[in-house]
Amino acid sequence: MNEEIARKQLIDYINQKIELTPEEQFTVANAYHLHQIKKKDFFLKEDTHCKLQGFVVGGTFRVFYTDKKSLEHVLYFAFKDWWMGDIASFFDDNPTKLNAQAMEDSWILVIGREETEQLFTDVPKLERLFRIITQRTLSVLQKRFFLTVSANAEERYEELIKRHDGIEQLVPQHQIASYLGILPESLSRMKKQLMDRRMKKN
Amino acid sequence: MNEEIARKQLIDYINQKIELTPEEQFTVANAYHLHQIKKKDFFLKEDTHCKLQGFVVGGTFRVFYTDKKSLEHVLYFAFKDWWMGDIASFFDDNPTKLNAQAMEDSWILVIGREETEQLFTDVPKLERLFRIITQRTLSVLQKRFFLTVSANAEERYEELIKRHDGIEQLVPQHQIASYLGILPESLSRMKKQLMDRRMKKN
DNA sequence: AAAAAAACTTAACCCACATCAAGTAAATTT
DNA sequence: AAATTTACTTGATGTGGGTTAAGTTTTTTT
Repeated sequence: MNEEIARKQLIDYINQKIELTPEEQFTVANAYHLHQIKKKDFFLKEDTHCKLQGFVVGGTFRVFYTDKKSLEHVLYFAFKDWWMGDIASFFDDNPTKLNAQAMEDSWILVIGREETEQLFTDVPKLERLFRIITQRTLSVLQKRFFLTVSANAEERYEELIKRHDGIEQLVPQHQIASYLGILPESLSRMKKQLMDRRMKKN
Repeated sequence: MNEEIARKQLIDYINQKIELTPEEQFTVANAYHLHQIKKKDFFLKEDTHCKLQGFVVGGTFRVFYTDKKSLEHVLYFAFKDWWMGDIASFFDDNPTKLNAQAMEDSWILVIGREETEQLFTDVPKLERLFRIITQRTLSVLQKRFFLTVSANAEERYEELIKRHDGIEQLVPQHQIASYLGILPESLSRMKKQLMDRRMKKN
């Protein structure tokens, strides 16, 4: 992976959403810099001021929050072509409460807060793109919130599998439990029950 | 309440966030139309295609979702100077799953989907404003999600009271329960326990 | 390849909140 | 102001998933 290829990937992604002139493409591409994040290293670390936003070029991240009892809660997994970052901390001025840890050696295109503001000034069309991306994200989180409040763990598990088939091959089970908002023990028990029920039916 | 005063209120709100020329202010103001929503009537109704976004000029709304078991879950309460609407349904093309019901006679400035797109074209600065508003909303929802996943009902209740003191005078208790993600019976019992504990201490 | 660490499983017990049921109180409607 | 509806309370009982405490299996490190 090199920076040039990574930037091309970003521009390809953006071209799917809005039209940019070649000059604008150039400006955007050069605002981002490629970072490699080794397995288990962090892109975001809670209580720091790292005001970065990232576009995942390759690899996998888990984005999570640590509560008062030191339990981790996965907000989402980020794969290729996903955006990552803590908006709250990025645009306001408080340290982040989010962690983003690489689950394998990964590459991301990174941009800082100041450069983002400059980029929005240079290429105003991006305001629109990021408005739409944020609205999508908000809409997805709203759905997730309602599912968490109105469905039990089993229903949430089946929804996850349905929506993201193959995730069990990509992500260890205890982190799926964390995403679902239950303990690993509970997910293990639940899967056994599901198996047992399927056995009896056949 | 009349349309002129309502529009002035909207422009005052927008002027706090970004700078608009008098012409732009005029364009924005005239894109919105004043609606009165009588107590118990709906601004958004689930399974309809009403692609409206609203700015609450006066009154109170509860924005909620109905689950498979016909239980209602309050997403938020909207007061004066709040935005309301279902982004997912507004920008994509599916019927909304949200309801927004007036809790007293209320007034909102309303704009449709097409007019919004036109407005963004006429006044591109608004892209930025709405990007920022959406980011704020996302950040608030993220916090709420983590609280729901990591704190018990009592902690969530105390957080709500702390963050929105006086809400118990504005909103009936069973709807606060719905916001907290518990049943009215549970909230009633919880408040009794809190009282009892306070009595013992003194 | 051995040792250590991390991931997963299973089981017994527990608790926060749901469910069900029956009331009282307050607000709306007539 | 009486009737009706809606909101709130209280109690008995149930349960999904948490807690604790063992295991076993897999992966990573040395």
